[in-house]
Amino acid sequence: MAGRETNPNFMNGVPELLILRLLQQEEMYGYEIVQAIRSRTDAVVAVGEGVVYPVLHALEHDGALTSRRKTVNGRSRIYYSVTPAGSRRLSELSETWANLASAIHKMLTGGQHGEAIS
Amino acid sequence: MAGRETNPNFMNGVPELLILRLLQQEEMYGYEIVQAIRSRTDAVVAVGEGVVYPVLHALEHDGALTSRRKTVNGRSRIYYSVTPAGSRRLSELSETWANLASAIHKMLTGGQHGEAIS
DNA sequence: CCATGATACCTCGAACTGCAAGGTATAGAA
DNA sequence: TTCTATACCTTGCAGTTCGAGGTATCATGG
Repeated sequence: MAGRETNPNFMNGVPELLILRLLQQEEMYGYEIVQAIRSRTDAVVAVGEGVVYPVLHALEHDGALTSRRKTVNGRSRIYYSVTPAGSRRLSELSETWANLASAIHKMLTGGQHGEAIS
Repeated sequence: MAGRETNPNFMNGVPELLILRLLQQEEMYGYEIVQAIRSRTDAVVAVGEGVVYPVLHALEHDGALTSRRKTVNGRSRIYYSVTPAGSRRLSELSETWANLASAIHKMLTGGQHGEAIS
């Protein structure tokens, strides 16, 4: 929340959005997230570990996520969950994305200028 | 130009896409494009001149656009039109965008994991 | 006649994101 | 024991976009 409002770039934050969305449905760990995004989008979106881990850390630092260690099969994993603040963040990002996608879609499919819907 | 297939940032190229789309519908000049994008998207997307002019020059350099000077009301304008190559480029970018938007939409609205559509 | 604002072009440096590539470490299979 | 998969992490690079600035013309108003 306090964090950063530095960036008016309209296209960014998609990895963050997808990660929050996944974690809201289900507690997950970094390595798993990388594969989940790849598989659920049929590799249309493929964010690597170099993207996911920094995002997880930043989100946790901002209080949008909490983590807990868990050892499974002798493997140490860090599971992340969405906090209420993270849930709000997800809502904001979702809406921003929806607006953007809608605006672009209109431009790509719409007619000349302000179409008269008669 | 022909070579691609690297794994470039999956989110970029939207200004290029919108510019090509506008120009395919209608010959336009830079300053006009800036305002057209802003007004047709209700300012959801607002690319500045610092984005538009370099993109126009790059596209022309790549053979995707042609330009012609025209003086209107004593004002010199540079009108751009889409070439066949530019038209192909637009098709590619459109499809890429459609795939991306669709994949993200599924992730945002879909249920847990890969549900079988029986 | 000059100041201001809109039009119309342009470029540069900064900022940001996302990516590939590398590094560590454990577990299980070959 | 070596290789692959799992699981974590950081760093430097590359490519985009943004903001701020610069030039010049035209119309309007004081």
